[in-house]
Amino acid sequence: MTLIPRDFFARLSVQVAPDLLGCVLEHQTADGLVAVQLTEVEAYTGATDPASHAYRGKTKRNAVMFGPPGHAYVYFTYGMYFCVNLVCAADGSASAVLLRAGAIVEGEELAGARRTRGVAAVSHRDLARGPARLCQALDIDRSQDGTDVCVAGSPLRVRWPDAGTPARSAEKKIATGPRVGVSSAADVPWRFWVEGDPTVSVYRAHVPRRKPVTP
DNA sequence: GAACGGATTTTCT
DNA sequence: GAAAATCCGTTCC
Repeated sequence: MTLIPRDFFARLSVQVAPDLLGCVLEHQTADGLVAVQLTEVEAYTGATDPASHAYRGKTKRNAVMFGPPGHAYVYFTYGMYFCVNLVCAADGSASAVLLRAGAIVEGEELAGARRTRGVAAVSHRDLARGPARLCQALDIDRSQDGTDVCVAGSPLRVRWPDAGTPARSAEKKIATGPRVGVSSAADVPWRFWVEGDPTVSVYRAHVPRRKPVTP
C-alpha cells in the first residue's frame, strides 16, 4: 500500500484530476475499512471559475480549499448530502478535485449497509455512483473536512492503484466533458471519467430549479 | 428512459 | 428570497 505523495496534489486541479482516476480512496472507521477506486472526477479552481465554491472568496465552508494540498474538503449540499474534494495547488490557492464516482474495492458489505440502511439492496455498480453516494458509502461527513489524506496514520487517505488493477493504464481510455450540475462555465470540459466504466454516473445537464409556485 | 418535486443548509442578492 | 458541484421515489412516455 503506497500513499500518494503531497507533491502529486501540488499542481493545478485540471492536471491532477485525470491522474486521480484509478487511484483508491480509503476510509478507516470503527466499523471497518471501505475503499473506492475512482472512475469519475471534476476539477474546480478558484477566482477564475464561476462554478466553484471559492469563486467569490473564502468563507467558513470552503476555507479548506484555500489551504495546503493533499487535504479533504467536505461540504454539505442540498440540505441532505455531502460531497468530498481533494485540495490541489499551493497553500493559499483555491483549487480542488471533486470525487464524483468510483467502484468499491474493499468493504463492499459495509458500504452496502450504509447505502441501504434497511431499504432495498443496492447493486455493486450503484454503491458509489455519484458524489453524494460515494460519501455515504465511505461514511464521510463534515467531521472529515480538512483531513490530511497524505499521511498513513490518517483515517482518510488516498493511495495508488493495486498492481493488479491498472485502471489508469494505457488500456483504459479517459474521456472528458462538461461538468455536471453546473450552470456557469458549462463549456469548460473539466469532468474526467474512465470511458465505458459502469460506475460512472449518467450525465445530466444542469436543470435550473423550478421556482416554487406561489398562487 | 426521461422528467419532476421534495428534503433542507450555506451562501449571496 | 433564491439557487446550489444531489439523490430518490413517482409518473409518464
